[in-house]
Amino acid sequence: MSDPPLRADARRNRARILAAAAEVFDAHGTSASTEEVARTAGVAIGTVFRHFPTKADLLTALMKDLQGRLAARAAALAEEGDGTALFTFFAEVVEYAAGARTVVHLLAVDVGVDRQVAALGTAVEVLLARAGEAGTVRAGVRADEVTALLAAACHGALAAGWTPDLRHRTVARLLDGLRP
Amino acid sequence: MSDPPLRADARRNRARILAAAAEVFDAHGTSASTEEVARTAGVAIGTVFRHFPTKADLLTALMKDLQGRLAARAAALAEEGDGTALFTFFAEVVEYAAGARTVVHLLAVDVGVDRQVAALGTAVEVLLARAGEAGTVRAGVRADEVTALLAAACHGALAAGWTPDLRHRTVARLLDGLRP
DNA sequence: CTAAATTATGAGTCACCACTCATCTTGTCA
DNA sequence: TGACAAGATGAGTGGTGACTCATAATTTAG
Repeated sequence: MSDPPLRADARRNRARILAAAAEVFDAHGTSASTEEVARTAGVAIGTVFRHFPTKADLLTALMKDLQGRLAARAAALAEEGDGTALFTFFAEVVEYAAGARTVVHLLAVDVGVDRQVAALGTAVEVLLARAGEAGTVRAGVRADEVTALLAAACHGALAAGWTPDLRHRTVARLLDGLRP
Repeated sequence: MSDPPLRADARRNRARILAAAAEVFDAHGTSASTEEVARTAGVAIGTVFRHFPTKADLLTALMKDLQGRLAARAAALAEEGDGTALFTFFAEVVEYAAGARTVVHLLAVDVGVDRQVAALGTAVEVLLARAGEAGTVRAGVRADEVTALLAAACHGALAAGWTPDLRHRTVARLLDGLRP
């Protein structure tokens, strides 16, 4: 049930590996090799596989972290919340995704979507409800549509090489479709 | 300058390979192996590489074909053209992309984008101009934004597993952002 | 400080894939 | 039809990447 506590060096290495994985996968995509993660972390390849028996396990750990940060940001925005929080969140995520390829991995099917996108979806639902109360969003817009648009924008911004300018204009157009 | 004409069997095999490649890459993405293409075409692997010295060459041939068909469809729609041709084209491409992974490859950076997306971009420009004349599109919308939205929608529809229903609603929202 | 247990190391294994080439087959043309 | 060139074949090559495991190095408890 409870795991024996990690040795000091093991804790340190685990943290290093996660940081390196975020850096490498953000830069080169999730197809980057595990060996490059190990090299970046300053650790032997075996150590990576001791902590994360599978590359997928490593990815999952990263995704959990990322999804937690996104949900927290959404919650914070909902707190301050005038009706524009949804739009702010949307734009921020796309902006972040433009420089971090892991985000689209979170929004894609391959990862354990069920939980992860569900949780992100909840965040979007809350923001959408706030916007609905404030009347800043068109009637009839559903949360899954917003999440879908968010995923599309992130994928597009990364896969096709949008310039910052094009990215901003495109997101603006996209959000226009949600306004009354 | 001019190539000596192909032998009969060579012509037949070339056609089979292209058809098989379209089928395989549409179904499993461009990362599917060349050997599977050969198997599907009923041809030895060496034959594939005789016709297309590189996997990239095979992809390029497919992309040229696809891009030609899309441009032709856009032209046909512009012909009939009331102001809704742009919207029809947009929806059709996304619908097609939902079942054919090669489309997003065409819209992504990796392929020789410069030419290809440029040609697709031209088609979009024409349709956008028609829509502008008819007043069915919001003022200030630029062609590159429409192309970007199209790419985003195609990527999203494929990468995140949108249901047909969600896909239709999402595209509708997206197009709403373009209307006056 | 020492022993036992945990962790780190990195060369090696296995599978996959793009691509090659010596050899065999088939189409073409006189 | 016969002969030659164009094309087809598929086992083989080289390279990469996920993952393993025997051995070495650290940590920690007593």
